[in-house]
Formats: sequence, C-alpha cells, structure tokens
Amino acid sequence: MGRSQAFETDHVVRAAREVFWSSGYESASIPALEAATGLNRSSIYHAFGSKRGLFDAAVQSYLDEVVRPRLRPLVTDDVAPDALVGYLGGLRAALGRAHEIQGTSGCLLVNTSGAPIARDDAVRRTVSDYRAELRDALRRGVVAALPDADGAEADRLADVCTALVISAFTLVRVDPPSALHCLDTAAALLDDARDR
Amino acid sequence: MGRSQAFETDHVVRAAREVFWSSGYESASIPALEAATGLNRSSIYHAFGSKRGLFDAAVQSYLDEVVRPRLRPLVTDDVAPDALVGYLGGLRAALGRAHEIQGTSGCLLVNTSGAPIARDDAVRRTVSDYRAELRDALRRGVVAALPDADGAEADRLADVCTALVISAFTLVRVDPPSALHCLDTAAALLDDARDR
DNA sequence: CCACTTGTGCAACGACCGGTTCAGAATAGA
DNA sequence: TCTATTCTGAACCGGTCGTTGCACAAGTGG
Repeated sequence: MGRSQAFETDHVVRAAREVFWSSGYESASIPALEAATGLNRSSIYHAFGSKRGLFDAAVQSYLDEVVRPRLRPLVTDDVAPDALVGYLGGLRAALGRAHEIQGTSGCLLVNTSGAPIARDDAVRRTVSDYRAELRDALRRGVVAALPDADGAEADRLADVCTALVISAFTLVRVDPPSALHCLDTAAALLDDARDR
Repeated sequence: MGRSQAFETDHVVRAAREVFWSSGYESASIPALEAATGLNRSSIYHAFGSKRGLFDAAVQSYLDEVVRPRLRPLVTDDVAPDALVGYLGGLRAALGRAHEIQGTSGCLLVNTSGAPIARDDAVRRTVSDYRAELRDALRRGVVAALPDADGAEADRLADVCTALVISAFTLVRVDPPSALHCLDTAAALLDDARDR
C-alpha cells in the first residue's frame, strides 16, 4: 500500500550519471542533479539517501549499462578471434563521437580516479575492480585472437592494451587525436603479434 | 621604492601547487590556499590576479620543478642507454612513496585532465603539450636503449611506454600495485625488445 | 469508503565557498 | 618626510552543500 513512485528509477539514475560523468562528483551540484533528473531535492534524498548514494547508483548503472555491454563479447564462453579488435573499434567510434558531443566524454571511473572522492576507500575499490575486470576481458580477447600465444605473452599484451585503453580515456578530453592513436596502437600491436 | 614583497613567490607557488595537486582545481578552496601559502586572500589576488592565475603559475612550477627535472636525462645531447630504465625506476620509487605520503599523488596534469577545468582550451593545450613532451622524451630514451631499432619500432615503443606511464599516474591513487605494475611492464618491454 | 502509507513540493537551515573589492595600515626607498 | 608600493582585515553578492521539516497529494489494502 502507499503511494507509488512517480519516476522511473532507471531514468533518474541515468540522468544523474550523465551529470556526474561530465562534471565529476564534487562539481555536480544538487540543482544540476535536480534539473537533470526532474526530481525534487527531497525526492532525491528520499530515494537515494544522499548525494553520495545517488553517485553510487550512477556508478553501478555505468558499469551495468555502459562498461559491461561493451565488454560482453569478450567474456562469453567462446570469444571470437576478432572480438578484441571489435571492442577497440567500438571504443574508437564512441570516443570519436564523444568529441563532438562534449560532456560525457572519457570514462566516468577514470575521471573519478583523479578526483578528491577517490580518497574514499569504497570508491577506490570500485575503480580498482573495474580495472581488473577490464584487464581480464582484454586478456580473454588476446587469447582468442592469438591462440598460439603462451600465458606470459597474453598477460603482457593484456597489460599493455589495458594501459592504452585507460590512457585513451584519460586523453580524450584534452587531446582526442592522441586518444584515438592509443586505441590504434593497441590494434596494431595485436596485428604484429599475430604476424609473428 | 614602496614596500617590498614579504613572501618568496616560489615558495608560495610551490605551496599552492601541493594544494591543487591533492585537491584538484575546483576543490582547492581559497581558504585552503591561504593556509598553505601563508598569504592573505587579497595578497593572492594582488600577486596572481585570480585563483586561475595562481593555478597557472602552479602548473608551470610543476612542469619546471617536477616533470622536467625527471625527464632531463632523456633530453640531453647524448642520452645514456639506461636512461629510460632509470626514469622508470625513479618514477616507480616516487609513486611508491606517494602511496605513503597521501595527498600529492599521481600527476597534477593527469588528474586535471578528467576535471571540469579541462574544458578550458588553454588547460587542454597545456596537458596535451605535456603529453607530447613526455612522449618525445621517452622516445629518445627508447632510441638510446635500442640503437638498432628502426623508427617505426621506436615510435611504437614510445607510444606504449607513454600509455603505461599515464596509466600508472591514473591508477596510483586507487590501486598503487597496478600502477607500479604498469611501470614494470614498460621496463620489461624494453628488455624484450633488446633481446630480440 | 476511508485510514494508512508513501511520495512530492516548497521552503528553509547553517555553514561554507568563489571571486572580488575596498579602505586603511605598514614599510621601503628617494 | 613623503610617496609609492605592499600587506591586512573585512566585507560584498550570489551561490552551493547537505540536510531536514512539514504540509499536501496520491495511491493501496482492508
């Protein structure tokens, strides 16, 4: 019983996500979150407890709706040989688009890692887990692309690809061409390794 | 004639640099800058014109006193073969220390690149130039370490090392072991390339 | 139909910040 | 001494944070 919620929680969280993504946690003002979500101040607090609660929900939504869908082809039971190249290409297109549509560019979590909120242990763990998840997925892609590679070589390639992807996220806001070049480098490395 | 400045500009800028480094531009409050520099609000405005002016001075100081000294061995006339390895080792030690001494960890400019102030064109250019300077220096180190490598190979290694270094800066705040692993990977890549 | 539960809107709170400006005190050299 | 420069303390306006209180609207189960 009782009145039912008038808003779609998912929509609200998505809208808040955009704000956090483009402004960062600290600079995301409550009025901005109100405007983006269409919710009133007190409804936000009622539903999420605090600004931080809304942020946590936004991060989860980012992982579930942005990060993981993109990684899915890399974590299925049998990964296609060209899955990693596909991932890099998709990311390239996304970063290229983000250049035009300014605002939500780069990666919410990479942006967060340099912000003051990254001092919070829970946030640190979230970002660190995200990196691990990314690296594991990329490693699976490497193994699928290079079935003859040994474990150490796959590890190394996965590490390098992860760094290139993270760098691309870091750079896309200040120097988009360099960011894209990072992704191209990753693809080229894969090619080289296949040839050899 | 007239009263003379009672503070050492360099000291003040260094103190402000620490604040911006650990809090980011947006979250560095004027009171915090006052406390760190020992200057009065109005003295800051008198000397630097604005919060932004102080930030710009802090960034210059960061480049001149933190970044470039570390890169110097890589940009001399004849670079030692082990200069790049030395750079990576030095950085490793610095990032390890930064883990204990929390606050100024990572890289001021990498942290800045994900913050709202990175929307400013001048800031974007500064960060982008910094990346280029870093890459050029690393490339010189690669060439010195691998005199037999051709240009394309040096380019590729320089790109990858740059990404690994930037990733290390990004990660050190949230996951120091992974950050150090990035630097180790760069050193290992260099070793591999030498053997081959 | 009505009581009860829950969501919503509006307003306000105290404390802080940004970014700046101003008048006035202090200090140096001519 | 006087003049130029600097330093200091205080104040300004408009804004934000993060939260809470309260009255009202709107559904739900009995």
